[in-house]
Amino acid sequence: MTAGIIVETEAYVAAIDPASHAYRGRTQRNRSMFGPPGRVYVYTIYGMHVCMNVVTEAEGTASAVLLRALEPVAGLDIMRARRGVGVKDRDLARGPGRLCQALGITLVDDGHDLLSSNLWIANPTDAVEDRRVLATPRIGITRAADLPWRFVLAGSPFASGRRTTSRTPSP
DNA sequence: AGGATGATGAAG
DNA sequence: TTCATCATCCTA
Repeated sequence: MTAGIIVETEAYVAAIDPASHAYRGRTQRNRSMFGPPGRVYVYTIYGMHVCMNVVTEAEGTASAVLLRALEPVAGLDIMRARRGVGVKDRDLARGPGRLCQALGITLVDDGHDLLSSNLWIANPTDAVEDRRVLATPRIGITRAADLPWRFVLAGSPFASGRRTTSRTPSP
């Protein structure tokens, strides 16, 4: 069993978001995003990695949250077996592709229900104060690159991208 | 039927 | 910074 604390996510809202895979409508790949909420949307990226999303809106409305990084909590030995011996704790699930590899997520998991499968998201044991969550632009996209829809636990060494410690004051 | 493009990662 | 690597989607 593997587990971790989600420390970095990105939101994709098809209706108003050109960066969403579902912006141009339903396709074979993105069909999970149009399904009921609480399921996962898993897809292949760059021909070699997979990324995992949580579907968030009602059936028919495509919207999802990409899980980008975890702070590993349990099963680190299993994660390392999947990711490679010698991989540092910090690198086990830092990045969406690595996260899936560490958890053993594959395309087979696409569409799985988080409420009735062996893959789920637990209630937080400790609430995170809003002030500790930073909103930044999303990573690796070209369209709608300015929207601050990446959410990261401030200062977490387990988050990908540039290390952020504080809110950037708006100009 | 074919070409361009990625919600990345690893190595140098 | 470069490149590996290919499913998916768009255009024709």
